[in-house]
Amino acid sequence: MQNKVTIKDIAKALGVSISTVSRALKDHPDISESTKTLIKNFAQEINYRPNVLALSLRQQKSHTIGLIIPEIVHHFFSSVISGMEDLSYREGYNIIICQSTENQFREAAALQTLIDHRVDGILISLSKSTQNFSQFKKAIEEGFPLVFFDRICESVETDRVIMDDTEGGRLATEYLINKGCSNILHLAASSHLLIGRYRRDGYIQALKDHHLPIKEELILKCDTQEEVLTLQNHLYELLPQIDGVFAVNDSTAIALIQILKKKGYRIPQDIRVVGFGDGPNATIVEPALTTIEQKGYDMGRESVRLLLQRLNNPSASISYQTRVFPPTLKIRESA
Amino acid sequence: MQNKVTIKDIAKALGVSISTVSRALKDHPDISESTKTLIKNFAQEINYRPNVLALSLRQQKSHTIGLIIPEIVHHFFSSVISGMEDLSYREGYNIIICQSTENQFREAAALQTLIDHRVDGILISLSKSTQNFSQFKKAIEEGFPLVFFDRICESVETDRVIMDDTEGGRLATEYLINKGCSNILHLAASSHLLIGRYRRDGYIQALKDHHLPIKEELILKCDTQEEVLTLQNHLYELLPQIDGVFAVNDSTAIALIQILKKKGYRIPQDIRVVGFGDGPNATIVEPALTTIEQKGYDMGRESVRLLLQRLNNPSASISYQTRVFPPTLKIRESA
DNA sequence: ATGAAAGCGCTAACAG
DNA sequence: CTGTTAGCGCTTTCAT
Repeated sequence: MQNKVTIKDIAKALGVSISTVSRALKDHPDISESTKTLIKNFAQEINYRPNVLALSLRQQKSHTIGLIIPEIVHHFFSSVISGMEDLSYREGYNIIICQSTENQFREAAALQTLIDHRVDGILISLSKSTQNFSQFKKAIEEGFPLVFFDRICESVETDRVIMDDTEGGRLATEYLINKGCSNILHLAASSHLLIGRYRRDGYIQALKDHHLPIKEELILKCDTQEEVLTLQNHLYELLPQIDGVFAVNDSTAIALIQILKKKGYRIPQDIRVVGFGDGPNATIVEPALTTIEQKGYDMGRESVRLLLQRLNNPSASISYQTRVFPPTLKIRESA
Repeated sequence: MQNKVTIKDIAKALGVSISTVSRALKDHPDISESTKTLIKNFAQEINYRPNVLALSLRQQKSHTIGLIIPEIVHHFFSSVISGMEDLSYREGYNIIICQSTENQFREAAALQTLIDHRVDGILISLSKSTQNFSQFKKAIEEGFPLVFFDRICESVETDRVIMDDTEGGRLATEYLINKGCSNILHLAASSHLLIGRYRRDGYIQALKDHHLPIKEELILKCDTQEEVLTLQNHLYELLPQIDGVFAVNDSTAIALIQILKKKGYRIPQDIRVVGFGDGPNATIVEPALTTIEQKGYDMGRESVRLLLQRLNNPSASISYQTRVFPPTLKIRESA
């Protein structure tokens, strides 16, 4: 941190009081035009910039938003950040980003760090491993507004921004059924991850709606590219009885497509595959992936919007809101 | 920001002075063990947390690093952030991220914001449009340590973390030549972007080394997926005389591969394609992309390391360093 | 071993 | 219209 010029320096140089400088710089009506211009010009000249730290301390408001995110290196999450950044930047807020790297302890440490920094509010998407939510409740009680997005937590009452994951799962699965599939494998996320549970619920609901049997052995916990490779042999055993796959995310779907092709399966003729996310990879894989679109950028913006709404009306106790983004199916060639 | 408990509250509650509390909490030797434990226990009980803002103001050190990055939604850049975040987190620094979105004005505003926040140092990768660098020089003069990474600026003397882009371009092109290509198209970035110029220089050098003619019409400014589509017709005209392509980045290479395939060209038999970056898409496209590996995570870590080295030795005037990461060619199927 | 007081840079209530 | 003063939460010098 640097020894930059302060209002004290300006006051001394111009032979006025510190408060006059402070007021002049913020166009306080009490100050005469002449002194105002004098001070402003001088400030500009010597390149004066207020110390945000001092301001924050004084005003008990840091104009900073904390963000806790599982992994930046995921198209969805980086789109979310992009949306958050764009809006908060415009509204004069900065974002401090912490990655949990899907680790609950690091997530808890990040929360503490953000609180220590007296951020004005916190945006969070839970790590896969988080099972204890007391620290979030405590943060809210202490007066830190929280907004959960995507990977939310039902037991914490607060603002939320989510997709309709159940409907997404249902849509994807129903599409497969309408295409004639009746033995549909679901590559699922861990069921304590809410988005994982909901997408699976949607899958089950679609099967039920169409009077198809629900087979537990066709629901496989497998939600990363790496896991597809690990479970490769098990997958190969299952494949002969399968005519469709709904994968909980694009990268899993794509990894599966790759091993399917290696085994000589034709997609979509032999097996249809639907993903979830619609990242940039979806149009690169062959056949191009049919998948559920997930609007990361918009969800990011909306999360900030909800938070700012609360920050800008600290008194008004707005009731907690949940914004639900409807899923849309992007039909391409894989299903 | 919240009305959290302060050392003043602790002092009042325990009937000691503020300074005693302050000292006890940081294990000052002057304080007796008994008062120390008393104070520490109480602080823990009421969940005391120091106000980082006050600390920063007092110590003239914010323990915060500023980052200016063109676009978060790029695999390379998000890997870089990941590496930065991991290391700085461990060292007790937080990162404030600002996107320039490839816009020089927004970049300048971001720099100002970070300076206003009295970050301890700044990490930056230039936007494509930046042509004026005076603000960076000014920041350094004002005492803000800067580290440029990837998209650096030669006219600003400071620490740098880069790849050997010239060598990368040379390697890629030479590989094509060794595979028998003699009419190699280069999809290039704007030449005022240093990485663009260097990669092109490498391309030219390889041609020279192998006594091949350099044809200006085979160097095409085209560095995004969108631009490939825009230039589609022009590309189609060029293709008949082409047997190899070196693209300045993966996404351009992949977009090209897609339109090549649409036109019936076989890759690599008819045209060989090499990219630059080795992002996750490189193994998804078919044929899998031969490309230059770019170690984003490591470059991010190294940038923070250089910066911390300077922050931790404020007196020692270490001479500016440039870390150069050697490129490696990932050979796959496209060339 | 502990406390009083000044000050980091700024704002705002109170005086004049 | 301008100045004086207190204080945001904390550290640290100087007393005691």
